[in-house]
Amino acid sequence: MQRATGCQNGRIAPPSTMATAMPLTFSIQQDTGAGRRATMQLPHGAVETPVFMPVGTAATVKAVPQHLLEEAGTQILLGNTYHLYLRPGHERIRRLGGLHRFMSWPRAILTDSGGFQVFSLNALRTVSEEGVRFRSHLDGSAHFFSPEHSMDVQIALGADIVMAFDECTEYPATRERARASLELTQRWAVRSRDHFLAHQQEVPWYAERQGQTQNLFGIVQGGMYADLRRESAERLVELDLPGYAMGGLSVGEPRERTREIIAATLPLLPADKPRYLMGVGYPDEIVEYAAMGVDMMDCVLPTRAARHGLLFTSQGRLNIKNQRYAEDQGPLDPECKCGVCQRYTRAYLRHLFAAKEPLAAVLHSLHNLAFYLDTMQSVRDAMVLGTLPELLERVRQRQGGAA
RNA sequence: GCACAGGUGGCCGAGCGGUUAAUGGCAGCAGACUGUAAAUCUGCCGCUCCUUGGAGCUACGGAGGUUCGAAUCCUCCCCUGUGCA
Repeated sequence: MQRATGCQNGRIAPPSTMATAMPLTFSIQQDTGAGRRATMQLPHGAVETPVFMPVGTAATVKAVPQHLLEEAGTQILLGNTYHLYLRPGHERIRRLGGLHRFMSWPRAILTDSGGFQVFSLNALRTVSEEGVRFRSHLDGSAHFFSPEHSMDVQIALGADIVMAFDECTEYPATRERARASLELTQRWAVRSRDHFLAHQQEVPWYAERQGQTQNLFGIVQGGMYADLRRESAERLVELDLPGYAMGGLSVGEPRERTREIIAATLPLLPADKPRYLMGVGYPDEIVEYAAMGVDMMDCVLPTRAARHGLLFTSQGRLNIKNQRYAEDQGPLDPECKCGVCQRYTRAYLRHLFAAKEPLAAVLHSLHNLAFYLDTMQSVRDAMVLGTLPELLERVRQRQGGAA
């Protein structure tokens, strides 16, 4: 992987002992004023942004093998700290050379910190200043996650980008609750950074990639309160991290609120660093947010929906289990170039789903992922051509109804 | 032929005098899914009619009977399984 010669604006202020640390570079190719195109250079390769990142929680994007992910154009994958810590264990992954080698994924990886589990494992955890006590969803055993521990696990996994340990604020949340949550997330971000900087040379590939390091991103919280979001962003930016994320969105709030919070937060994040919107969204959403200036997004939706029979197409959403497709010999999406659409009929895909054949999950996930990845590619292309507004309009219209 | 055991809504299978259009499961139909406790979850699922709610009709192998009231009890018949002839 060649290194881009772009600016070093993502550099972390290095502690005295870490003068050689070399984090990501983020080279902006084009800023349209409404969305921008850039190349993000990471230890495991370059990523063209805006980018959609498939979620591979347990060292696998459910139902899709790595070679097909590459073929579909995946540039960077997500992994999850909490899940990999529980199974197979981060120390085991470290002994096996890190997550990239373990799962045979040569391209970039980002690991989430476990912060989302603070939110979703609601019934199985207790939050304190020190960290979060979890009960394993696998066997009920007790575990403790602190910012420091999350960093240790993420360093052992060795992703290119690691996330600060945060508390994903629930919705709805009162102003007091959102403030307390933001404050905790901020204190945890400082602890995450300090621990990360002190241990970043322990990453499994440190020796073979001389001087390159992982990149710690901070996460903005603040619930649905624009001023709290502002405060969270401003204080987080003081930590001078190589990238920033917006968390706690798409947790049940109306779409308009999501849009407002993104619009209010984006301008406060450094323009020369990647901005990551966590856990989003539907096809029209990812286009819209990219057009607002978001560089990175991830979402389980394409893969989860695929496993449940919901397919995203250029004509809108399509529920493959519907009776109407039982003898439909057409392709899933006539405009899609993916291998699934090139080869199989809707009738066949419906049959696989109805018969509960595992291949249904494979083919459906592959298509939905290809659709998302292609959608992002078309966003990048539209920026070059200056046709992003038209693309956005088209996507908005088509994602409303059924195919 | 005799003796047991059975015949319940598309299928399997509860119920064994009223609160039963009849528990469950499957199949079927539709919906949901946004930093993955998710190959998960939700709704509908005899027929007809009116607006939610309801009204009417038809239903537990068949025909009779007992009872205020039967899928549930009795009689006969038909059918299935197992055992004995």
